[in-house]
Amino acid sequence: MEHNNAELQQAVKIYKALGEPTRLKIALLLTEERNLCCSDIGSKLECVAGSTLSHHLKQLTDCGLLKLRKDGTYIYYSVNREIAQKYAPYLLE
Amino acid sequence: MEHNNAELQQAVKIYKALGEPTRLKIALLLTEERNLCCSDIGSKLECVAGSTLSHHLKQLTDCGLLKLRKDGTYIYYSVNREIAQKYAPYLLE
DNA sequence: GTTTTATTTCTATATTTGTAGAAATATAAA
DNA sequence: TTTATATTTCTACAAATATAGAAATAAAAC
Repeated sequence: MEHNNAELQQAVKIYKALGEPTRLKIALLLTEERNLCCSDIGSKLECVAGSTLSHHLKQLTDCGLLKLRKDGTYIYYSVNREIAQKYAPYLLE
Repeated sequence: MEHNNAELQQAVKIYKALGEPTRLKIALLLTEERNLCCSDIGSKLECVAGSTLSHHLKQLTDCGLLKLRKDGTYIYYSVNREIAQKYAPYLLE
């Protein structure tokens, strides 16, 4: 148990982010396919408003699970595989 | 992506269970030390009512993350290490 | 410059959730 | 049988959260 408080808080954030069906699907989608932008994801997961998607992506990014790359108006998301490996290798299966 | 719907639902349950500070602490505690009962856990994590603890333990058990063994009035909990390994090896670090 | 496209922020709302006290259940001890 | 201990269920409530529409921001295309 070398789990200090900061690490523990990050772990909570990560698991909270993954503990919601839409966000878990987003994470799985981005594990299979890198560099999808918000609207790409929106068209793959039907019935999710853009504002909702933005909210979810923020949460997944803030906890460190997703990396992003900006290109003009677009923001391309990918899974941070090191983080996924450590906290949720299930994503990578 | 061989993640069928049932497995995905279990994953959501597991991550939801771990995405809360008290429950994550319980899970970490039970990874270090096996066979603790509800009241043992209660005395290690101060300021948690028995009813609250029961609620958390149910959630951690229902998703498959904890195993239990009944002995009289006591119920001893341990982490299911296979499940932890697959979904959240961070617990085992 | 105007329009289109991509994303975020604001606002509001319905639902879920963490919490604990009280009562209930169950087993053990006296 | 009475008493004590361990845990759960019931009930209630405040706080957190998922959701989406509307407005705002930003960059690209025309």
